[in-house]
Amino acid sequence: MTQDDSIGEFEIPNDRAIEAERGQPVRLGRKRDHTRDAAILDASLDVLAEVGYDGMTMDVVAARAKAGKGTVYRRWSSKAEMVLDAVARMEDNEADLERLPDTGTLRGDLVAMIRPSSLVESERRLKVMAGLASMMSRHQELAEAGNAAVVEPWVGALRVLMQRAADCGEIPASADVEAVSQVIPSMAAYRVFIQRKPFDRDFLVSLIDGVVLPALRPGPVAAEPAPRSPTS
Amino acid sequence: MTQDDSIGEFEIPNDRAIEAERGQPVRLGRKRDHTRDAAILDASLDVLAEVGYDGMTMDVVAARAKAGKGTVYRRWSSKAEMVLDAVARMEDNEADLERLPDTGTLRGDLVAMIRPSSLVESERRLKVMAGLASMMSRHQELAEAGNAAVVEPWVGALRVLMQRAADCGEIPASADVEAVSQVIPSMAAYRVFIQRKPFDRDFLVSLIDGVVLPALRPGPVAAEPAPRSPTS
DNA sequence: CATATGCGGAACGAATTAGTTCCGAAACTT
DNA sequence: AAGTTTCGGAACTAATTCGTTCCGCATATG
Repeated sequence: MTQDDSIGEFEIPNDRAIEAERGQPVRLGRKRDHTRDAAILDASLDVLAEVGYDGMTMDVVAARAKAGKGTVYRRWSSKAEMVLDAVARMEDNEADLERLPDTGTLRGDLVAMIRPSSLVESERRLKVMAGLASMMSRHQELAEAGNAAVVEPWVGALRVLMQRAADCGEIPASADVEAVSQVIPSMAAYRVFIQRKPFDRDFLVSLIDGVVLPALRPGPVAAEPAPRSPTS
Repeated sequence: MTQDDSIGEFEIPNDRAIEAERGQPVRLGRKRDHTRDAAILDASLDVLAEVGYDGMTMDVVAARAKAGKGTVYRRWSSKAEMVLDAVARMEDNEADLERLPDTGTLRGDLVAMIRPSSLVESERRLKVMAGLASMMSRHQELAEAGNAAVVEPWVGALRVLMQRAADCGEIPASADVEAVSQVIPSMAAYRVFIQRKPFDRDFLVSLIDGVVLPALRPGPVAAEPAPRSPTS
C-alpha cells in the first residue's frame, strides 16, 4: 500500500483482507450452488444401484442431475472420488436408525423397525452395495465406506435392541448377540442380490420368527443331545 | 451318384458321407485341443475373482491361459458368453457337497463339512460371485448361473443335514430348516466381501454354535415371555 | 505332398468413456 | 459497468478394450 492510501481505506478492510484474516475466502463471481452437490450425488447413487460402478458413466450421471460435466469435475476430481463421497454421505441420512423402537418385547421392537419407507431405503442401499461389489475387492477405502454407510448402522441398531433385551433378562445373557445381529442384514443382502426375491415385510417377519428369535431363545443349558447312530 | 460308381465306393463311405449321416463332422486339419477350454475358463474365474467382470480384459485372460485371443473367440463368441460358461461349469466340480458327512450329531456333521480345501474353494467361489455382483443386476441369466453354481449347492447340502436331524428328532420338527440353511452361506458372503475378514474354521464354528444350532434348538413351546415395561 | 484347420502371438479397427475445454448466459463483487 | 466465477451443454482428446485379422508353425486328412 502506498503513502497516498486514505485512512478510510485502512480502517475499513476490503474483502480480500477479510479473506486473508479469517481463512474464509470471499471470492469474486457467481457463488457455487451447493444444492447441485446433492443432486449430483443422488444421481450417482441411483445410477450406481441400477448399473453398478463400471456401467456408470459420468455423462449419464451429469445428464440425470441436469448438470454439465464441468460442474461435476469442479467438485470432485474423478469418478472414484465422487462415488466415494456419494457413498459416505449416505451414512448421514439415517434418521430411522437413530430413534429405536421400545415396545416392551424384543419381537415388538424388531417388527417395529420394519416400515415401508425403511424397506425401500434399505433395498436401495443394498443395491448400491451390489453395484460397488466388484470395486470393493480392489478399493479398500470404498469397501469400508460402503460397510460404514449401509451395513454397520443397521447391525448396530439391531445389536442395541438385542443387548437391551439381554440386559432385561428377556433373552439369556449367553446369547451371541454380536453374531445374531448380523443375521438380518446379511440375509437381506443374500435375498436382494442373489436370490432376487422381494425384500418385504413378510420376508423380514419370517426371518425374525424363524431364525433370529429362536437363536436368542433360552435353551437346554449345556444339555448335549444324545448322538443318534449314523443313518448309514 | 452316377451309374459308374463302383460297389466299393458305395459300401465304404468316405468321411464326408459319415459326417452327413451322423451329424458328427469329420473335419480336415488339426483338431481342436479341448484341454485349452478348461485352461481358459479357469483363467477367467481367477481374473474374475481378482478384478471383477468389468475389470477383466480378454487380453489378460488369454495371456494368463497362455492362449491367443483367436483361440478364445473360436470357442465363445463374446466375453459374456465365456464368463457365463465359466460360471456354469463351476457347478460341476463340487464333489465335496455330494458325499455328506454322517457323524451321528448335527453339530458333528456341520463341523465335518469344514475342511481346509472346501474353505479355500468356497472363498474363491464367493469372490467370483462378488466379481459378478454388479453384472447380476442387469443379467438375469448370469445371476441364476451364479446362484446355481455357488450358493444353491451349499444351501442344499446344509438343508439335507438339518432335515435329517429333524427327521431323527434331534431338532424339533417346527424348526425353520429352509431359512436356517441359508444362514451360513449368506453370512459367509457378508464376511468375505463386506467385512473382509478371514473365512476360516473359527468363523464357521462360532457361527454354528452361536447362531445355527441355537436357532434349531428346542425352546419354550408357545411360551410367550412376559413383556417388560418399555425402558423409557 | 497338397490342403485345411488349430495353435500362440501380435497388430489392427471401431466403439466407448474419463476428463478437459470452450461457449453463452447468469450471478456475484468492486 | 467491468471483471470474475458458476451454470448447463456440447465438442474434443487420449486411453482403453472388445473383437477381428493376419502371421508362422503344428497337426490333421486325403
